[in-house]
Amino acid sequence: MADKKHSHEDCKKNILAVHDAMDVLNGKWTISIIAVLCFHQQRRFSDILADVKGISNRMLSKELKEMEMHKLVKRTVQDTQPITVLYELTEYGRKLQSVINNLSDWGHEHRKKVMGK
Amino acid sequence: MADKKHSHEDCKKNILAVHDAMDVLNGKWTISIIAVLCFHQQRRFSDILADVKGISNRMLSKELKEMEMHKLVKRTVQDTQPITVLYELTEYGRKLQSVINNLSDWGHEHRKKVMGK
DNA sequence: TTACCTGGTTACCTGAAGGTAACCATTACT
DNA sequence: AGTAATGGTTACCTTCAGGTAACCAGGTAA
Repeated sequence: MADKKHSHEDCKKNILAVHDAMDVLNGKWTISIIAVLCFHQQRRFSDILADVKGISNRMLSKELKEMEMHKLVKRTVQDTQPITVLYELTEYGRKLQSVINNLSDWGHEHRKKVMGK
Repeated sequence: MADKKHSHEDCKKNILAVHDAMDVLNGKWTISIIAVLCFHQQRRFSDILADVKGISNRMLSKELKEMEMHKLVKRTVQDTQPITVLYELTEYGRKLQSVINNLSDWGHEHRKKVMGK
């Protein structure tokens, strides 16, 4: 990785790869949820519900299930008084770390540009 | 940028930043179009139409307009025989380069994992 | 004058993504 | 018996993003 070549074939492959990535990362909330799990390594259902502004428990449940299917997150049930469920990124999901960091940096700049100025 | 701090406040800010970024980058085709413009610096309308598999001219037109409004892309009309229109990323849009590269890398891995194995 | 190329626009319609809100199972406290 | 907290599920409904397909306008050229 790192160095991008510039043959026509490589362009196509890269464009396709981005498309493939977005197939998994679509959905209104997916990226935001991954971001939450990037910045807090472990997080409970109700925590994520609070972190991601505007999401409903229904949608959070749905998205987490789908992300679990895609092997992006791991679900762990803890046998506490009222049951608690921990979500965390899998090793695979953690590879999106740099995507999220870059998005975060860009988002900060974007916010400055839109709000400030 | 680069080093992420870990106070509660910073988490919130980062999560918010990612959310802000996604506000602009939502839409089924946005990221794919940006990818095309990352990998070919300049591209005509009909080229992008061919590069992004499945998109219709209507949607491409809409998305490009929106991206222009958001100052992500620049539109240049060339006074050729049948008119040609060039699209390219603005300096601002080019800052998404690393996001796209990371997504491309991840997409390649993802494809291997899903297809291969 | 018919047809083709460009880069779109317009009207119309549909499906699925997502919202709302009520409900559920378990345990525990009072 | 009632209530609270956990982490969901279910049913129902609505919106709008996006698809399809036809059309447009300027220029070319046979």
